[in-house]
Amino acid sequence: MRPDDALHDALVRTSFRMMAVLTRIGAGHDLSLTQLRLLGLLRDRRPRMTELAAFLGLDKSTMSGLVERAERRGLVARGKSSEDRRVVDVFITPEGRELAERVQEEIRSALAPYTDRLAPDDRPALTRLLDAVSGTTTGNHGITGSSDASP
Amino acid sequence: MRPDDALHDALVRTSFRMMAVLTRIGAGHDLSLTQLRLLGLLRDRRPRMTELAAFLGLDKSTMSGLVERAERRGLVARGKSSEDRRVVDVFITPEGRELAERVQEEIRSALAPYTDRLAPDDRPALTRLLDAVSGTTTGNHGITGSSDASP
DNA sequence: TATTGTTATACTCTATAACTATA
DNA sequence: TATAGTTATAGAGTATAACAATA
Repeated sequence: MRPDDALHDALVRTSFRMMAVLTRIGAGHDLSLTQLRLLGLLRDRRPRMTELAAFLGLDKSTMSGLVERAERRGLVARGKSSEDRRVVDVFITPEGRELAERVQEEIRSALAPYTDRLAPDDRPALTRLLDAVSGTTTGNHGITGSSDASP
Repeated sequence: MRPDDALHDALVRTSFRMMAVLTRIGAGHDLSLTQLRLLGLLRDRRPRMTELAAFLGLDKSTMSGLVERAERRGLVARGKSSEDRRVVDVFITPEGRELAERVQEEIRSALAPYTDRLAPDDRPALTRLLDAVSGTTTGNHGITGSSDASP
């Protein structure tokens, strides 16, 4: 056992707990974790397919299917670039944005019972420590919008 | 914006980061996140199918497939209960245990770069806060073994 | 030639419904 | 009747390989 093993285990355990919450809430709107992140990502960006795939750590062919299914539901749409005619960019629709905001609210509410276990003084402390671990420097793009960039 | 929104966002962002690490390491051994958790769970238990499904928050039919594929790889095995002949219990094989331990080590190593960003004094503090949030009371069963039980 | 994106294919993960065997 | 587990089916998510269009 190395000295930080307990910390690593706590991080993994907490993360699985968080994913269970997100999975449950997403399922309530027929959204997988990946679709949840896709919507979060698009709230403040209009990336091309290749950029999206890189953000999410997925193959471009996987992105085609993901965007296809989201587009079929009217949550996102595809646009053709003006300059490079090979490029397709993706943006969120008003319906998609509405859903993304509703889901973000639900997630925050669902997490409250967990964070309520902390003493009020501990909450900003935990925020600071988590930001140190997972990095605010990469940029925070909403509750489901963080990228996978490595440290 | 409620006061704890920043904390909730940090929890979600960090969790996605952790899942990306686990997904990458699992993929290196042809293990999905779910198979990773299954192996972790079985390190110190020999549950029946229904218990496993409850632990993982999955349908029993999903468990059948999951265990089937893990069994085909020689990582787990099924046993028939002595008392109730309907019951099937699942246990990890020596090969499965070896793999689970190797993966756990890899995960801890992969997380070190993240936790190394913290001042040494902050590390036990973060452990304590995460334990408060996600609960040690439910029991910790290894790095991929925590259950989905709600607060 | 290289890049962007889609399509074809195959496999895992997942749930629902129907089924078998046991209680 | 009720419970434990499997199977059949269907759909989403994923990657690899082959492809078309554009650069």
